Amino acid sequence: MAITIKDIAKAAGVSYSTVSKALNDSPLVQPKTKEKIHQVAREMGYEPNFAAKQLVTKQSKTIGLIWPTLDRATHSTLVTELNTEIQKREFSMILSVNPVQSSLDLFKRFHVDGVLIFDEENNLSPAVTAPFPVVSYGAGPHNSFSFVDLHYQEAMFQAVAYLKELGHRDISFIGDFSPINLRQQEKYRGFERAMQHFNLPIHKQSFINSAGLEWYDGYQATKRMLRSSTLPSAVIGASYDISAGIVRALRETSLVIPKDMSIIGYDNIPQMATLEVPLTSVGVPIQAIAEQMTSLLFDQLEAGSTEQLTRTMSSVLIERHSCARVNGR
Amino acid sequence: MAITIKDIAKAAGVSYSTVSKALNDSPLVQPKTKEKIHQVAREMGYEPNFAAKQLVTKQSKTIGLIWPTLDRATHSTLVTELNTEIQKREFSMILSVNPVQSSLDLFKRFHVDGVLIFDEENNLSPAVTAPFPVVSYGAGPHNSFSFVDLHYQEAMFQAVAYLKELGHRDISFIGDFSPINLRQQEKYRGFERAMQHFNLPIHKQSFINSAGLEWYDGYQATKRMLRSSTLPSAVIGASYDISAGIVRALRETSLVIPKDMSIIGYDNIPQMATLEVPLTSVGVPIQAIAEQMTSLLFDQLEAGSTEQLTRTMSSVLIERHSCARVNGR
DNA sequence: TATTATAATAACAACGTTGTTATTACGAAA
DNA sequence: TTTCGTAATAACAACGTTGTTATTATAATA
Repeated sequence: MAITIKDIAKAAGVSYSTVSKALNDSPLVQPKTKEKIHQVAREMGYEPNFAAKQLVTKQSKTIGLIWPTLDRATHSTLVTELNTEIQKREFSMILSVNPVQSSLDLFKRFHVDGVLIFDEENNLSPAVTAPFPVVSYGAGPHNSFSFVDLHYQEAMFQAVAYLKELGHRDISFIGDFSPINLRQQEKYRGFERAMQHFNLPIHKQSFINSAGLEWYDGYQATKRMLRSSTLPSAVIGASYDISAGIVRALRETSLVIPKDMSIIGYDNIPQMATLEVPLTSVGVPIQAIAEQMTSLLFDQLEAGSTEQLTRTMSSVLIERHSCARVNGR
Repeated sequence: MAITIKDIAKAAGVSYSTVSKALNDSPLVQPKTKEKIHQVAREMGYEPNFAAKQLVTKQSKTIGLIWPTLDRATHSTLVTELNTEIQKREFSMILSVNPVQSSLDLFKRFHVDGVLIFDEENNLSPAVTAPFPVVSYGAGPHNSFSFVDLHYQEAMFQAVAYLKELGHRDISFIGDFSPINLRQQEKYRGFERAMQHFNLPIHKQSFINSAGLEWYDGYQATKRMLRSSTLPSAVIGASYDISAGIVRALRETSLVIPKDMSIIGYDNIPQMATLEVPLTSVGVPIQAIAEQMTSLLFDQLEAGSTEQLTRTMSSVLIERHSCARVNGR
């Protein structure tokens, strides 16, 4: 049987309510007594009973994470980061890999304090509600939950501006044009608008549909592009995985990055630096996203509010070694 | 405020202890009353309070999963499968991506009922113990926990036997020879022994060290192999990711699989079928591993035992389209 | 010195369950 | 008709906390 506050009370010669207060660092108990109780608790190896605590405080100290698709590299990193953030706050994380709606039901049963969603498709009905704050991230207010706005368009502006600065005019965007994925659409539109804004030429070759988010999709799209007669001097990959595929395809055709072609990838995750060619990238750093999502959620928890909030995050451009001035360095 | 059994009791005109018994399907309450109580509970949208239940039963209905490395494809699949198994049993899963020891400490605080580990490195001190059953999987009894023995050697026997049957004699094994990874070592030894057993030639080219488990490691190892003058007629990839790299490297050199070279991959996960070439594979199917791990854990839970148990699982060979009879179609 | 304010601690109810014990009602046996 | 056994239900303690209220000891005030 585990040690309880009553055992500590007996050992320390005080009442158990005093122990409770002492361990919660209440000002209602004398510093001396407090210290002694802490001492005894430590010696006895006391571990608080979460169930009891939860029963009376109605806080489960648990955050649910909904993660319907397990396979994107960005996501693995984000999960790890979120887990770190959550543990920093002495909460724990419970994971569901089921569809959003059923995950929400599950989490309701578990009385989680809050929920983090990342759902690539964002195909939630706006009617979905939950008895706890929910934070997601991505492209826009697609539902009633709070979210961290990643401002994909801004990232694309950054990328295009940077490439133009280096003298590039013919730039292609390689990404997934799926109509159900809002995030990908935003990247597309951001690229399109940036090209217009900077007065750069747009033609069919400017947009290359990978029709998927796996590295192989990017690989094949690039291969297809390379078969055409006129080639851009730079490409933008819409995600880490797609960019990995682009790099692969380029190298196979013995095009040297960045001499023969520059490339910028979306997604600021550490893995960008460990690709075959360290990739210059744009996007909100994944760790910052994790921090922002978590702090938004905990702010709502503290405020006891379920209203929808938005926090916008700025994209950053990190220079590595995949871009060069046009016509030789 | 949520509905409790007391609310139901009032509404149904019985005592709350009767409600508790009725909802737990106790034989101590009349079928008629039982039915009425269930009815009322349903109407009122009753959700049991886990904290209260846990407080009295000392069961958290939660399984901890330790998953220190988030990036291997096999692992993502296994997590999903395990999650499914656990939910089938009305338990929930809590995830830790921290090192084993600190995860165990975390789970102790949370009073989980049991723990599932998958730790590629298996570098646990044998002294590590836990107050709940722990199940891991892999190569052997490297610590005091129960585990599901995957019999890697048998899988390699299967692969070699199958290739020999097809007329192959020169077979290479491409895998990670890291001395700290027991599983990889078992695959290596299994291959070596199988080759000896079937009287097939062994030379330096038979063992190719990918020095890593990423697809790119397999890719580079294969490239290296392809530079040598004599080539095997078949290769065995030690994991899904490595095999993906092998396929990639082979295709780049315009070697046709399986006409020019046969390949068998270890790991029986669905993704094997969706590689560029659907791969014939050996290994215990991932879903079976998940089932076995879960059922072993729950058996121990029910028996209330923490003693170390082992369950051995047999590898299966799944034919797809990456192997051909030697010399010809 | 007697009274009052205050600081420290103790006592206890409450949270929502489960499981054990007590009470009731009713039919069977004396 | 009275007593007994039994089936059904009610009552209640317990789980380990927190937070509110009650009690004590001590110091400050009249």
